[in-house]
Amino acid sequence: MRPATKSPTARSAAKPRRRAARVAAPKPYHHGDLRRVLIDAALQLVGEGGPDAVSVREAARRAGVSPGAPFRHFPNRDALMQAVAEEAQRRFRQEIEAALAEAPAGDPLARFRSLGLAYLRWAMRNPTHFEIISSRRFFDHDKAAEVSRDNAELIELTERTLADAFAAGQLRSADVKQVQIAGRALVYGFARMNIDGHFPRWGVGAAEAERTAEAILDLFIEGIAGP
Amino acid sequence: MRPATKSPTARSAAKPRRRAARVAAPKPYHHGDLRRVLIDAALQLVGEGGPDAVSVREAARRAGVSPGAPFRHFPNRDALMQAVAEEAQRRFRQEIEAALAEAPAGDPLARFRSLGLAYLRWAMRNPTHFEIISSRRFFDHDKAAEVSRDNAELIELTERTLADAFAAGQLRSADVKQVQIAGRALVYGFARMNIDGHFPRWGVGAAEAERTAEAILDLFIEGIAGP
DNA sequence: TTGTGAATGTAAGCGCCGATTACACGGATT
DNA sequence: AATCCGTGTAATCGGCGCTTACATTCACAA
Repeated sequence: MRPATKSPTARSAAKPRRRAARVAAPKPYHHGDLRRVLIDAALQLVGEGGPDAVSVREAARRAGVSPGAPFRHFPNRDALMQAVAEEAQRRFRQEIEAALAEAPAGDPLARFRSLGLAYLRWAMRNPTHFEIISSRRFFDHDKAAEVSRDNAELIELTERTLADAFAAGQLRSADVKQVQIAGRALVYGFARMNIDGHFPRWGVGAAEAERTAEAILDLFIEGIAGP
Repeated sequence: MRPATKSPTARSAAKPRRRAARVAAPKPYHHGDLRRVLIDAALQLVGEGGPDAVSVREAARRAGVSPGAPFRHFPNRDALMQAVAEEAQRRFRQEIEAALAEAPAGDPLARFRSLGLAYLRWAMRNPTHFEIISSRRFFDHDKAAEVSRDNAELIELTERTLADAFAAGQLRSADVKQVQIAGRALVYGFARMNIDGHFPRWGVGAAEAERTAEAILDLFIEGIAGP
């Protein structure tokens, strides 16, 4: 949207590689894996300036191809954003599962805490990437099967953990579904407040943010824990 | 391609003209109150398609004015969005205060509940307008003094109410600040989950949404309430 | 009443964007 | 070796935010 930085795009003269075929091929007509490179460029753009900062043209520029080239791989900008979201979601899920693998197996509520903490930590450390997977503004979840499935599984995992906690007598309320929604709202709300600039105080040194995140998560868990 | 002057925009505020005898002045060179009309048009656009759907040109089109005209009143698009956000914030705050005026004066925790409920209800019923005041994406809170002040006052009001609740022995935790942040995260999270499409089931009939909102608010309040 | 400057509109145009179309190249299949 | 088709380029379109030059009208003072 914003006037992007001009880039001279220093394109060396495209030469048919008849000679010097081995050393630094100047510019092959066919890009190696343009799709992958475009996603990476877009991911980088998201990281730099948020989802709005992604433009197909800029991604193409960074990939060193013409502005029309990306449309061979993505029918439109939204499709590119979707692919970016899928990549981000994959990383997010990986982090969550890694944290859960280290959590104590016998204590469901502690597992729930680990889950929430991993969620919050990733969201604090990757705010722009979290943003892109969190909202339907930037892509259609219905059409992004992978993101949708990942998300649904994560939600189900949360609910199962809470159900286990209730079965173990660790929850006060029997309405696991509502506890789950409240928990999601809490962590999602905190993550988005961070993204949306509701915590102006902690700028870059996100240590305090993570500490506060942990504190409110514990507050919530104390609130739902049985007597 | 200018569409041959739209309808004369039926100006409500009658302005004394030299020759009143002339009926239906075709198109006055000076618009009555273009600034106001642009804000209304933008508000309508926000309501129709969210903040991204607002374009200065479209607002100008709806106001029946040339594409450059708005820039006499707003230096750029963000400034228009800022004015829109201020209007939305004004309405939001009005709703909150009206609800609080009806809440029982002697029961701080009940007042906190009323506050949260009014917040959630307005957010459910005006999702796009809530969206625009909630995120810094669409305008800079630092430069929107009114929104910022309103918001700060609302936060302070929340914290005061919780402090009263603690003083009355209604809270379990002494850390009012953290309870306040957690509460904000909860309602904000729920509101944004609604906006961001995390509740696909309730589409338009928002009755269930409001019921769920109330339920999780009560769950939270039970959690923070003293024994 | 009339002259004049400020306020506020129009017209035209810049560069960037997403997207489409016609065409060029070259790797893979035969 | 001929050919097909996946994948790139080039050119172009309309929409956008925004700026500049110019036109019109209002408000106020002489």
